[in-house]
Amino acid sequence: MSESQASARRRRILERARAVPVGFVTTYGDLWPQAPRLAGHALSTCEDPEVPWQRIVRADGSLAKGERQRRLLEREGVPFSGARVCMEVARVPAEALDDLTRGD
DNA sequence: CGGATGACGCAGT
DNA sequence: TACTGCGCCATCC
Repeated sequence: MSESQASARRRRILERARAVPVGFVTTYGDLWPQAPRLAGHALSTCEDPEVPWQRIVRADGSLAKGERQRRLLEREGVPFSGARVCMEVARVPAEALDDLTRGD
């Protein structure tokens, strides 16, 4: 590996994150199934404004960044069910992200 | 180089 | 539903 694989994975994670449409969300696990924590770390260190970090939520729909994140999502029209995102409606599955990043 | 920590996920209780 | 333990991988001490 000429360049660290870590940054390669990181880039792919962020690329998938960018594929999530306005009004929808996806999960850390969908971004990178083998290491959800890696997805979280990638986002936490990412400063790229093109990456919609607020659209990445936990698998159960709870938010990592609390009220700040919630406000951004509601503003995009993401449906909530109590304190969590209504995943049944707003979730973009891993396969869909796969498709979006492929055709891109 | 080993352990703790994190924007996690899941099974078990 | 909430909490716990373990697996996962990169970073920081």
